[in-house]
Amino acid sequence: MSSNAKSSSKAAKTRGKRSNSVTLRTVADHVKLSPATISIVLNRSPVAKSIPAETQERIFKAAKELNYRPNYLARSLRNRRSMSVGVLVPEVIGGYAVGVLGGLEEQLKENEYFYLIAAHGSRKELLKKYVDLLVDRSVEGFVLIATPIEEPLDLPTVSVAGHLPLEGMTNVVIDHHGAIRAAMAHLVELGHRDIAFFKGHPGSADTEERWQAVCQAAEEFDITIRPELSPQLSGGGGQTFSPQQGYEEGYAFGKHLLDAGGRFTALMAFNDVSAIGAMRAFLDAGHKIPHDISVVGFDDIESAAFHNPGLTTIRQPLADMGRIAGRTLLQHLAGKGNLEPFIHVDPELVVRGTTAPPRRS
Amino acid sequence: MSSNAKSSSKAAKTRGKRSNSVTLRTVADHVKLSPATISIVLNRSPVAKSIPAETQERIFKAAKELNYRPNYLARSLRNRRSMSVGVLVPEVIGGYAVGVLGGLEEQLKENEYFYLIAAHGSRKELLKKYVDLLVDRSVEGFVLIATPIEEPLDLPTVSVAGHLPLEGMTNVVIDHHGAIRAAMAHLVELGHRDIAFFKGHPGSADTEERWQAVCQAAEEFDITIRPELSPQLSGGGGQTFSPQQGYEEGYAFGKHLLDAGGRFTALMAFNDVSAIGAMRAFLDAGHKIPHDISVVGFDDIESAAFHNPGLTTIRQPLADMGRIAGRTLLQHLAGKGNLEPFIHVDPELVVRGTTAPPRRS
DNA sequence: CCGTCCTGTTAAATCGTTTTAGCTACTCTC
DNA sequence: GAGAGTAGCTAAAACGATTTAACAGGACGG
Repeated sequence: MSSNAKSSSKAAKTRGKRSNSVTLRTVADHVKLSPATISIVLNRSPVAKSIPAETQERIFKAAKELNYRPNYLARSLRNRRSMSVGVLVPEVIGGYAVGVLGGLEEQLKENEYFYLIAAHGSRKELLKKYVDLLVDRSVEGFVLIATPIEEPLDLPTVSVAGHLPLEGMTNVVIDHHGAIRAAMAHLVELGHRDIAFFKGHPGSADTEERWQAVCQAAEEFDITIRPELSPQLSGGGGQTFSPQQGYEEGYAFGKHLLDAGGRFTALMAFNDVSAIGAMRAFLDAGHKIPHDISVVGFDDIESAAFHNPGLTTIRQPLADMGRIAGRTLLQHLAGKGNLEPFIHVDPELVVRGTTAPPRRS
Repeated sequence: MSSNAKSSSKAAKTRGKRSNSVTLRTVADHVKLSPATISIVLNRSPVAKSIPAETQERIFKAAKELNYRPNYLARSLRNRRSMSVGVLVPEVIGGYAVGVLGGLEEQLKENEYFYLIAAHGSRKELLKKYVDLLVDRSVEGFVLIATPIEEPLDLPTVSVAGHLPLEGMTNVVIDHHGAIRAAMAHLVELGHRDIAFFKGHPGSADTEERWQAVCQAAEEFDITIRPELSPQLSGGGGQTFSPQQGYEEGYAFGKHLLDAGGRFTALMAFNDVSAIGAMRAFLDAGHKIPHDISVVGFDDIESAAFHNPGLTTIRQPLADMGRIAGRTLLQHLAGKGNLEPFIHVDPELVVRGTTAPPRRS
């Protein structure tokens, strides 16, 4: 153990020149065969079947002894496979993208793929530029996270959340209808009839679909949607929009709801961040949550469970969505699997402390 | 506009074969010169000075017209520069790493570098494996985020936060002493004398240094540190430790402080997550924050400002730290700048709603 | 004994760049 | 008019892998 550590630390010191420089040639010379043979054997190419097992053994052993590691660049150049995909996100920070990245990374890693990530800050010209940069880097495909584009890219693409479906790419989407239905059922079951809503910001495709889901569920449960209790978030109007601003907008709109004077016993927010902002407004105005007003969020961000009280919300399985995006893209790349335009994942209602029966009036 | 869109959408359909396949050769043939000349001119190599301006013009124009884009793999193979660095993080999720990534990305992008990221889940054998994998990918250097390693890697390395300094690499660290001093000065100024502390989990190097800072500041301000009011977080004991568990541990220790019965009017937590957990415990027990107990966190995570009340905390400039890490690593790679073992960044006390003068008893 | 078919292996082309050494055709210089 | 110098360009060798066509040598059938 200690001798091991020593030797490897010595190796580290020896590094002087950067290159390990054990090439295919090195191995070939070592076993007195040609690089071609080595390559064939090491890659288990079908041609290798005519090479006697004993020789193959020798080759594998030599490769291991010399610690041969194929040069990624050379191999990719020749094979025209970079084993990498590009990921486009609005911002690296912000919870949503990161949740997806976790799952994506896991999935890609299993298949020896890596990803290159570029944050475009929702600016069109940057987005275009980064697409080109990534294509130049020979990525084999793209994963878009909450990134709307206008026309298909020239490479296989899987899009996760937040933009209009486009032909030629797979879209991973959640079942907004099911989610909203479950949340509304929960509220109705508790006895709520007067519900306020935050509608999402324009530009995100989730907004439209989720709002339709709200309308449909409302009809189903015979709930009246009152416009004065259903403001639409602005989301910064396409500009870079930090989570902080999201909280603040929720706060402002929460206040607004109270001031409007309409009677409501529950709020279904577009997302957790606006829900949390609104909660602050309600609390500041002296209302008790959940007894005076129940609140339901959407997303289940990390801190959702630890606000006071814990936020009842609809969990988006972000990591799963990332995993699915990864898997699907890899399938495209492998030529397997026909490109479905949509893949649905199931959200889940997580009931915590912000929902309760309304106070009898 | 519309014709533009049309033509490019046509291009997308034409893609049949993956390759754009405008190579150096293509350009060379087009202007009836050799690839060598094109390369020299396009790269503004010093040798190009003997090539007449008029010819150079022709070449540049042809390259633009044909939309020539150099093949990254071929170029990197030849130049032995991959223009990428490896990033090692415990988990992609969790706020801390992501904050740093944002700044890092920005800095690298400016220099046409990308990064490959690998999450090792704090498992040693995985860490080792991913280092190898990234080296195989020809990364030119490493950025470690909150990732302790035992001996220097064979490539230039910059480490951000959370591990023991190691010779041969640059460590980006915050000034714990200044930060803690400022926070404690704030509390003392408000009138607090009885302060509880959460000590960080063992294993993180931040723990030791921050604790020393606490001791030193306490001495300076003549504050007594009472062991029964200074529990040490466990942090999952080196296992994967989700933020959720962090909150819960804070909650448990908050309760514990109350039960212990020692008198204290303020808590300085090791980080925001544990602070928020403790706040919940205090609130649940009927205490008012900040009037009964003041709370100071550390980190300034995204949601810190929007808890109720907003958390007073010490902001780590994570994005800056990422930027610095990126810049420093690139300097190493360019051979400029001598490798300093430490770079200090300044944390900043952010006063919000969880600190106030103690209630007169 | 000749053609055919294996078996085991390799030379050489290829991927698309960059770089070095050198070539041609001038112009100067003495 | 020979030698030197320059301007303008290119051939060819890298970089390190993969793959295809082919070759040597033996077996075997007719």
